[in-house]
Amino acid sequence: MGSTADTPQTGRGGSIPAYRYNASLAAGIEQKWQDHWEQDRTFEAPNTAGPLADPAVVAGREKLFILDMFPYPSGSGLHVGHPLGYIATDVFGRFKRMTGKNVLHAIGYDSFGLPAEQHAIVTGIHPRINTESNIANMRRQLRRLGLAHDERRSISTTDESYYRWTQWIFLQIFNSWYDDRLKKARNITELEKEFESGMRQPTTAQSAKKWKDLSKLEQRKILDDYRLVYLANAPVNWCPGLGTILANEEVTAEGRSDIGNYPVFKRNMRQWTMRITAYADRLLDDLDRLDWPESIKLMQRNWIGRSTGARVRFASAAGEIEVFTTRPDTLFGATFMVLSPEHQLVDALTTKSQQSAVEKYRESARKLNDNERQNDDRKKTGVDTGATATNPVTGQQIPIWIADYVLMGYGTGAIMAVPSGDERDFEFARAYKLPIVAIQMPPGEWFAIHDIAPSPDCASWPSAYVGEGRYINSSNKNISLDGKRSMSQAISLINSWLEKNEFGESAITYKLRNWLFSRQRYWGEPFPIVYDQDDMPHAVPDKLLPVKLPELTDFKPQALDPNDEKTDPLPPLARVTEWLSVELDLGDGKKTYRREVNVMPQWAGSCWYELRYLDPTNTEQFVDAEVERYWMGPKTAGHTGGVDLYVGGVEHAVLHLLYSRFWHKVLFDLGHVSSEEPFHKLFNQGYIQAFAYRDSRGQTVPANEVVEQNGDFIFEGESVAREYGKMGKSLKNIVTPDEMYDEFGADTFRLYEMSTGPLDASRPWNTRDVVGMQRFLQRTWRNLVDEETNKLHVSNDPAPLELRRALHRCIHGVHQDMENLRFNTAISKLIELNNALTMHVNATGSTPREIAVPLTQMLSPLCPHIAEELWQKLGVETPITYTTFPVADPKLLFSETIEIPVQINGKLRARLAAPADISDDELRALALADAKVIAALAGATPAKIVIVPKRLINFVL
RNA sequence: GCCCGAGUGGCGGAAUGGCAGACGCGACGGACUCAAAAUCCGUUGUCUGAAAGGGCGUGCGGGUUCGACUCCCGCCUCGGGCACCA
Repeated sequence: MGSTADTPQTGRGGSIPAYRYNASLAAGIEQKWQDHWEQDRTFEAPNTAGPLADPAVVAGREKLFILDMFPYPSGSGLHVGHPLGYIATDVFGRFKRMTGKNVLHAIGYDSFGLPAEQHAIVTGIHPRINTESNIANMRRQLRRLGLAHDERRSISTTDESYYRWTQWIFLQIFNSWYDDRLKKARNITELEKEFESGMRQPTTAQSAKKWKDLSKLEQRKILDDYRLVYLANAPVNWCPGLGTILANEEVTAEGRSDIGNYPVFKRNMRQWTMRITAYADRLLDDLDRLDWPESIKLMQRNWIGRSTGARVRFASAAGEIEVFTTRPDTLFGATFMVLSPEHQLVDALTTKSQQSAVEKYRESARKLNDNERQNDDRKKTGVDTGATATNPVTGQQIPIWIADYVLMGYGTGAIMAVPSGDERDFEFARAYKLPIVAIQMPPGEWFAIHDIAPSPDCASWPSAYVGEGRYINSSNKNISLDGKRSMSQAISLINSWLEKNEFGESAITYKLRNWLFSRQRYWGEPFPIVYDQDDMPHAVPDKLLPVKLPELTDFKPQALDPNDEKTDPLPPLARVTEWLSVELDLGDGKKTYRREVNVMPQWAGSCWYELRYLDPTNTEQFVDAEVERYWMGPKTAGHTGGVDLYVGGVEHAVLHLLYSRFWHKVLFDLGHVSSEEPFHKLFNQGYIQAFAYRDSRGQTVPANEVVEQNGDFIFEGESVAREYGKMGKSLKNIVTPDEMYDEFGADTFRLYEMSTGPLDASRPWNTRDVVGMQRFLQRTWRNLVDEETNKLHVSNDPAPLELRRALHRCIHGVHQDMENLRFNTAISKLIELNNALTMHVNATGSTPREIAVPLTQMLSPLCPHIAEELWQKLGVETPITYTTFPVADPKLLFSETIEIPVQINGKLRARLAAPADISDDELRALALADAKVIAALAGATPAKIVIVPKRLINFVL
């Protein structure tokens, strides 16, 4: 613990001045002001209504809601990479407070879910105990950073008072269906009324019967199939290593779990599924209305993957086979069909003679995981089913094959193969000698590139032709595309033909799958769902929420071999027999029900936490409507509303950021929020990366013990190799904020993090470099405070004009930089001003007050503790947090004399000192009279003289 | 393979059509010190030159322009995302 702010420190050997700004003095100052802020409740942001309301303060101040992606409370606490975004939002929020905004900034903890649970399993400590102590540690670390957060609004997703509302929102989703006519979610009771009145017919299998003739149970089943969250028996990502299923978004491209890197298998299970696909169009289209980085929008667009095309039905002996194609215009070239090996019609289609071959192929396809199956390098394989289907436009019988390049999870799991117009189909047709018929004549250049003579005979083609081209071989007696050249025209012609003849219709498909929402784990929100004797799910009544997570001594998931894809999972909650069954009256008398034993995935709590920050103590509603409208409501007509600035890493591009948009849109449709989107502006901060070192055996060695010698890196006398990567335990290169607080102080640490580059760029951590920012603060301190006596040496003398100009240029630049989150350049401008001030202090012995006051104010968003201390010494009444950020005087932004570069043929040859208001003629005359210019021109007459008024002159010879 | 993003001193970076390298680190020289650390002052892209000065220089090759790190075309390298999506 350092000395307190007001007691002198004893320097080593007495040589260090007692009040030099160093880590020890900083520690005292920082603690003093952190305590002060807490007692003074400096950063509490008032609401417009409810218990946190303070209308007098709200009035006249524009709101600003800034948000960080909240952390997982992991056991190892924070390393220096974590706070990058938190510091940035804090600087921005503090700056905005000084421009008169009512700033809401808080931080909570995403404490349910796999990371916390995996950690608990490793340590053997109950996740609640673990989570709580981890949160306490992180709170301590974050408090030392001096973040201007409203502590009242800090929530944890594991709080019962929080997950009670997570469960409530789940039930809102459970009680809703998506009306594709109105394009919005509505209450399920309204669907029931529409069925009863005959306004709408169920589209499920039972729909042959009239609604009123169905049994209650049958009606229930139909309704359940419409819900936005429903139980589905469908292929899921089963990860035995984690003992749970995972969402598509949680599975890596290699077919392994995002967490733990265990193998993931596809298998059928009955699981809760969220109908996020109902929102695919809105999730896609509304991206255009968001102020997000284009790269993230693109990742979401790709993930949603909307393709427009047509569904086409082919008749076969086993019934109609439906395919999806983006190129219905190529239907005349469909010379065979390919079904996924898992397609439901394969058994019915396969002829006797092909049975064993088909069975063998399906078996081998089943053994490959998705990754192996989708490996590009693999040769296409497949087997003939022996059956045929009728091409609806040509009337021809075309063979039906199965092949693993057709995926069950996309489209209909079956394709029409057009080998002349699709690379994959071409390859397959060549491999199995299936017919290839050209339906478009490729342009001449195409043949030229492939060095073959133009010919509609595909036998000579080296590959399929994909693109626009004149249609050939594309007519029957009702329709002809022949001679057409436009793909879009051909598509619309064939689509209307398909619709008229009931062979198909235009259609849209998405890559986005519905969201697998249950996990066979312990550390998550229990579902507010019970089952009756018919195994039908029922909502737990609102007054019984939360459904508390039962305390378990054995919270571990069932231990399974990571490669055991067969064993059924047994969720830990299924072992709690006394909790499992419950007696309830759900409106038809007391009955015994069985509880849902799965828990929600880790993303549930983070889908709506920003809303709870707004109204964290509300026991009646998840958020008060008026409060939500104040902080999140649309600013103008057409504005989506949402958080004003959301800062976080890019890793959540298609997980958290997609799920929370989905939940938010459901809440919007149901009238619970006024904003259409949760996060209006998104900013992705970069990562702090670090060097790591390996010895000759390839072992990582502690990075902090490696020394650099003549460009070599030495650990314990041995040369080691340097690499560069994420900060982490395995690379032994973690640096913690605590080390930085001890060595330099929080203000220095904050400045260093902000100074090393633009916020969106990743950059390496270099502890060696941190001292630069400490020196800057030390010099600033020394410019205002006597290091020996701790007394201010600030004078009321006016500052010389040039220093005053430097101040105003600095104010102007810092203002703009802060506004645009360019803290690195803001800091360098402040250093420049301080360097100019240092020269003045060295010459005169004191700092003019007119410089000291605004300099301190400008520093305060970046390094608030030292700024508070200086502010107190300066004796200004208004708290620095709520003073007005300095405003530059435009008259002082320009000097009377300016320096103008002179170029000859674009090369710099001289610099001229000129009056700031010099005219072009005067500038030309001045330049031509300059000795260097005369020498450089060497008597030549310029062919042209380019003058940028008051900026530059260029002689062209 | 497709789609994004990025390449500037020894290092982090600044400049987004107009003086390339702001600011910081490091390095070098000096002051203080018995000495060191800390601190302070100065130098620091590179080649050439005693100096003044000059040549070269923003991944590579072209182009537009009086003028290009910046705009356009083609490539290379690195990072990220998607990947048999019909």
